[in-house]
Amino acid sequence: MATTSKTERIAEALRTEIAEGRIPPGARMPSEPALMEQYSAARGTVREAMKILANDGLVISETGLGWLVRQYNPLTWEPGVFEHQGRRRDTPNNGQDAWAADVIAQGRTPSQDVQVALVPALTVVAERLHVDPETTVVVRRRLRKVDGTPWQLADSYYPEDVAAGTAIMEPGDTFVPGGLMRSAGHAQVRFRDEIRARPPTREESARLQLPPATPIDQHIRTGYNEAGRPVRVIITIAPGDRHVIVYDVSAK
Amino acid sequence: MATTSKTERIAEALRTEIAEGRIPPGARMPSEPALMEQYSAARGTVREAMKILANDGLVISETGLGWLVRQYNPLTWEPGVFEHQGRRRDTPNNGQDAWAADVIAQGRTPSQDVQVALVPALTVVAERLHVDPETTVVVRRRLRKVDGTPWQLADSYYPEDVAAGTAIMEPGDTFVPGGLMRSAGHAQVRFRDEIRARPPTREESARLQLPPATPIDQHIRTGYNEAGRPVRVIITIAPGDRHVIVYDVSAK
DNA sequence: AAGTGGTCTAGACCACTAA
DNA sequence: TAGTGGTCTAGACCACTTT
Repeated sequence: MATTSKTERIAEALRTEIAEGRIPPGARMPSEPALMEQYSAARGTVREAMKILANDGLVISETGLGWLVRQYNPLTWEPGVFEHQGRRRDTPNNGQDAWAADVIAQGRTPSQDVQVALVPALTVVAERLHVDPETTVVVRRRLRKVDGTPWQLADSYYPEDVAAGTAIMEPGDTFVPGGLMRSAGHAQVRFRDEIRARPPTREESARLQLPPATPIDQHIRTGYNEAGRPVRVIITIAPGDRHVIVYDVSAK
Repeated sequence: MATTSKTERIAEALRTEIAEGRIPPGARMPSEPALMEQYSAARGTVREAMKILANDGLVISETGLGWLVRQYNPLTWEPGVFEHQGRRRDTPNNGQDAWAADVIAQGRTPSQDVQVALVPALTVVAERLHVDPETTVVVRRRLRKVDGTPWQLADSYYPEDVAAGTAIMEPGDTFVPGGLMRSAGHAQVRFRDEIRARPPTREESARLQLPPATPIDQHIRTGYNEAGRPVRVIITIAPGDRHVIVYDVSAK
């Protein structure tokens, strides 16, 4: 027998209403007092049910307004190799990087804040760059926005000797034709990408202004030069409600 | 000023204890009555704080036992093209498919339940196979397990004419050297992979026995034959607490 | 001003796990 | 049997949004 608590029954009934489109995306759910009346339940029980739906990503609450049915409009993001050659297959890029060109091609407006810093390497970075933990590395932190709203975090980590004295160290939204790495004499010939879904940390949630219960994809790209040395690690935090990550793989 | 409700303050204090290792993975959190005493809070408030931690994937409750600090042991999953040629780079495969060989290489024991059915195409499948919605397609549903515990769902969809009369239609854990598709005369030369993080549906959560607040990666692979026709769509549900998806990308 | 959700308290009864 | 979390109730005060 399935566990059918009153909470579960209320959640299930509302889930059905949403799934069958009787309460369309963007619309308001019945108010809590209305649901208490309808299901003869205490307020805590009704709220419990709403929180289940919120955790399933179906609804979100706006204080003073009510519970709203969530809607999703993810953009595609194709982390192909072209991005790291400073160009892109189909679209010309006039002073933007590959990500920005990609967003423009989908009819949206990109922007990004860039900060550069010297920091001790975290374990996850140190392992991939083959340096000791706590070794000083250069990080370029980017907060990327689409139409003015936060979209993804992309932090690039470089060994100090790779970045020193190059355009990598310049803050702001630098664009270097041919690519930052190529201009620094460290063209990458191979990448290893690792992707994992997890809940966001508090900080990620705040910086990306995520609604509650929005999972993120952590995308880690390690780039290697001709000599097989790892010269860059990019950690991208891509919220699931605004990203579809795409790979085009050829068997040739 | 940050919103510092009592609930948030309790959650933050406990989060710190976990982060700094004072309560190690697998260990029990203080009991609810103990926390009520420590923070002079009602039980509801303490439970609210614990649910925040649970949604962040930090703790999980076991009835009658207490709240435990969660731990993660993800396996890597590399959806390379070799898998679809019925072979794999480094490992020999003696009667197993690429996924099973991959798991064995990581020192674990794979198994899978396979079911074959004829079903009307869902929108997501119909769009990618270039058929009308509701057209009948063949689906091979696989529940893959590692060491006996559910690991991922992998459902493969084929146009009826592609699958008819081939080994694809055989239920059970069929292994065909050279690959099911190749043997059916539909070798794939290109793949398009789409990845998106989202909360699991009720059904996915149940089939995979997921702890609460475990996000999943939905991995959709569309395979094309030499003529450019889509001949297979695989939808894989990969729980974030047990998967790292890996791509090896060459710039050559 | 009226209606919405956010937070907090106090108490009750239940099912499950352990000793 | 004692201790744990799971569920449910009833009531209170607050901040925020809309009319």
